[in-house]
Amino acid sequence: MRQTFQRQVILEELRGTQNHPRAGDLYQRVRQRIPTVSFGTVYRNLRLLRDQGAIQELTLGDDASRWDGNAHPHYHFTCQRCGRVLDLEMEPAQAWQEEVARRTGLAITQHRAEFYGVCPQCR
Amino acid sequence: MRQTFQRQVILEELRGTQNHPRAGDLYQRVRQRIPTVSFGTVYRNLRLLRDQGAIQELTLGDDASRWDGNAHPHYHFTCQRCGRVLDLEMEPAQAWQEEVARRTGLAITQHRAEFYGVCPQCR
DNA sequence: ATAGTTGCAAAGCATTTGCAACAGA
DNA sequence: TCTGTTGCAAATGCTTTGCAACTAT
Repeated sequence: MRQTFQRQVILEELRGTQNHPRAGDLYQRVRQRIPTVSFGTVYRNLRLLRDQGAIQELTLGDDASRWDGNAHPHYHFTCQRCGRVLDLEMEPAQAWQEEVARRTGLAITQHRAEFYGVCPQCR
Repeated sequence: MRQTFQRQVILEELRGTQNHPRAGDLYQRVRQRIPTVSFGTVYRNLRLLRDQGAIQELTLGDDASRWDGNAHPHYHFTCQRCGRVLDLEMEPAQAWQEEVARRTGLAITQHRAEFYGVCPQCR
């Protein structure tokens, strides 16, 4: 994967926010630094970086995907009031996954969990 | 909510399959019984039934949403080989949710979990 | 030099919507 | 009757893609 200025800026902007932005949000941010950047470039690079395992894509049932600069597996919390998405500071429950595998008899290699409620700012 | 033939057939077809179909799949099925049914009607009814709590929508990161005629909260398993989605026969881990809430300090009211691996048919 | 990347615009797709005709209650 | 619903087609909105001009290596 060639190192381009656009790619570098996209990754920096994604890593520099906690907001789990959508591709469109990120496009706006990147455009402040590279006014001629295109949607295509943003989308292509997000997909590439995701496929490389450098970032992760969140599909939370909204319209559009959200993106997370932290590739380390972790859970998320979505505020049902403001829509904010927070990272949970805890390791994924590996033991629980194994228990579920045992109880269902399925060959489970990974899992995802999302939590919902009202965030501290909205309470 | 008025009871219409279209609505009834859509619900029956969804409840009559274990395949967690996409809206388009369901449209095809319904069309075999009501040849003049439209996409709009299928989409509108799926949304309505979901909002009423009669069915649930699954957003598993694919392109399109999948639909589940079983509104009772339950986990899902996605086969990474064939894409099949299976219902897990176990109650959601309420105790675990409470533990996560305690550990993160967040007001969590519900959670979702999805498991991934290779299904029995593909192994 | 040359294969990967960009910007642009057009295309793709799933989903939504405006509207007039229709049909449950 | 009268408001909710349908079929149709057009419109949305996010995401992808073809292509010629670049550019990192």
